[in-house]
Amino acid sequence: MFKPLDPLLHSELRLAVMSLLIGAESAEFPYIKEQTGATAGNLSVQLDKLATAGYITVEKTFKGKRPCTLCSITPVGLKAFEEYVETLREYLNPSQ
Amino acid sequence: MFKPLDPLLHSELRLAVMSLLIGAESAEFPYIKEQTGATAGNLSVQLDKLATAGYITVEKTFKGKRPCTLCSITPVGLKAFEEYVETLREYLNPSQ
DNA sequence: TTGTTTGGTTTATAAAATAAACTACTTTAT
DNA sequence: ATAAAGTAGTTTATTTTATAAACCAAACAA
Repeated sequence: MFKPLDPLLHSELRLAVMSLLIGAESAEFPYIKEQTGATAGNLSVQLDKLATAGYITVEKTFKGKRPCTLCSITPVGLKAFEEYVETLREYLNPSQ
Repeated sequence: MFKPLDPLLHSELRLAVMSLLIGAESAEFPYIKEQTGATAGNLSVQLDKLATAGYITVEKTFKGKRPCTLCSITPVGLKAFEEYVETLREYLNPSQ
């Protein structure tokens, strides 16, 4: 009856990150940190998990002399997100 | 930007339980167990958490000679569920 | 040149989910 | 009558996950 929810996405912070990245071409670490209100440590860990799963790419570049971590969603990540939303709907609309 | 998700509801099993209970007047432990595919131990723990929060009531009765644990959603639980769904929508529809 | 800020990572701790083991009682088979 | 098997759970232990604290390196500001 209840299909399992992708555990990688069923996490408040990771879901927020994915949500942000869907709306944007890419986003920098400090921006994601600010928008989600996460601590840097937590964000770093969760970005790693998303990247390891292939849901996002994490590109380490420089912005002038400063390091800059740029994140983008991948097609795989987008698909996973859409499937997660679809699955979740079964939980949220008990009528169907 | 992202409102926090009620941690009590942002759990696959507890959400499934709430989803079931919304669609029904009440439900017995074994039925919930079967529908969710949870182990009895896990279900017992999660029902306790929902009951402690006042989201459900757990009534211990008998069905003939056998014990029977009957669960129902409370108005508080229903409200919490609706708020959870509303909050979650912000994560799921990145456009808004 | 010595704080201070930025941009993170690593590691330790707390919380949550899950499973395994156990209790209590009932029904069925012998 | 009694042993075996099933039902209905609870308790406890283990694993996983989330989170925060501590740390590091480079750059900038005084």
